Amino acid sequence: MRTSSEEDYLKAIYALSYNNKGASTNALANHLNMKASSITDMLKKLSDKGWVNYEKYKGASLNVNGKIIALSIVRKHRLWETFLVNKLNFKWDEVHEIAEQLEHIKSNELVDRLDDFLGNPKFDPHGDPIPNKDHEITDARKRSYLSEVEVNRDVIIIGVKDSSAQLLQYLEKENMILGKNIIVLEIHDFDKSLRISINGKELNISERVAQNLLVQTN
Amino acid sequence: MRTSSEEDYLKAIYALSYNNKGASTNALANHLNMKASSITDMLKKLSDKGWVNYEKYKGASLNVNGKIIALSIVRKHRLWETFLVNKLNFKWDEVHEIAEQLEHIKSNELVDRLDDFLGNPKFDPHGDPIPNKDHEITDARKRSYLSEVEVNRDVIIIGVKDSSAQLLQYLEKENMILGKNIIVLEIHDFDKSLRISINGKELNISERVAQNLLVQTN
DNA sequence: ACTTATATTTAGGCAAAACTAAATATTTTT
DNA sequence: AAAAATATTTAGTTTTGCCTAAATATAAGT
Repeated sequence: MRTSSEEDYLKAIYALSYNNKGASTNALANHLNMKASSITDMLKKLSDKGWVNYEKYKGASLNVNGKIIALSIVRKHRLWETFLVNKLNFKWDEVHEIAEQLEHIKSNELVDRLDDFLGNPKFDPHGDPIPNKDHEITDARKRSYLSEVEVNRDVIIIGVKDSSAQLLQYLEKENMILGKNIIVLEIHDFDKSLRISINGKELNISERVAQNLLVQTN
Repeated sequence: MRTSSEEDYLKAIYALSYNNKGASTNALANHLNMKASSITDMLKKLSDKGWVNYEKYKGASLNVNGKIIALSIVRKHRLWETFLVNKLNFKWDEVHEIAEQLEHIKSNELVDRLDDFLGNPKFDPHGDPIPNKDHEITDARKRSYLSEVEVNRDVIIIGVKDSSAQLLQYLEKENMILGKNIIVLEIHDFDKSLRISINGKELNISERVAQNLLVQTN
């Protein structure tokens, strides 16, 4: 058995682990809004429980068991977000906090039935892939950030990188919502801002926004 | 703010309070599977927080604020049970434990949207009334236990008193499910067991079962 | 390489929510 | 009404998960 707190740590290590590298104590402390000493304590515990590889002063990484748990939490989080948006009509900037609570509900049966109820979605409302029952992420879509797309490409909005309320509200206001088509008309050299076509209108957006907008390119 | 644990206590006091009487320390300990000393500790705390009237050696009762909280937990519990049964196709004997977890999720918006999504149900799958947004229980149905129904009455199953898995599985096996019609054919004097008609067949059930079967009589 | 800066760990502490064991109240029985 | 039984409270512990402050290790700058 495991606590919600332990699950939060495993998820955080997963989130901070790029290309087989683990997560440092400080990075985790920052991510979880805790003090570094608390992280050290918990990493020892998670290591004892057999979920995490931890060596003093060298940060932590998930082992096979830890990764399975992390992926099952991510799966639950993204399924619940999908439920909240698709069934209860929440907006995508409103669901994160609630999903943070729901992801800790314990019942495999519940998760699998929810998955079926939602039609076994492959992506959540932010465009992030949902791991399947076997903890596999199959991200078939060609994804990139809008800032990396060349002129004249036609893409579809599938998510955001930074899911802050500010950004999501900005996108909402401009009606840049999930599934919308975007054509990149021009990239301004001096500030890398973009002129795009969306909803039949032309619009200028900053590089910053483009860097956070996840699009499907195929 | 309040903890899940505090909510459990408030709900327990609510459940054990009949006709304006409060709940005793031991009754609460029994109900919550805890030691009496733990109850005493928490009752002091809940009293300090202004939710409970507590006097040494005299048990505890909910005050207005405490009752509102308890009813909002009950509301959440019953709405989630309804969701699990009506939308995710769980059976009624499978949902209690999951709902115990879900009832602690914090978001008024979520509860109200869930309520709407379910079509603002007035009763949960066990036949218990669901408090509305304003913490009011409007139990319009004439309800009684099957053991109290006279011969020849035609009633509808709307719930159970004891929602133990054993009972629910027995009912399931006999196909005595929610919404089914029952006619009381005979009440045997010697043991108060009943001969009833259900599903076009005749069946004998014990007084014990009849005492736990909630029916609508009008 | 040495000093400074930063990162991490250790040690000790605190609050929540449970526990056990002992003390005290209340209730019931005789 | 006293004794016995039961209920409740008090006092002191434990575990979890966080904290602060101090110590130590690693990394960076000159």
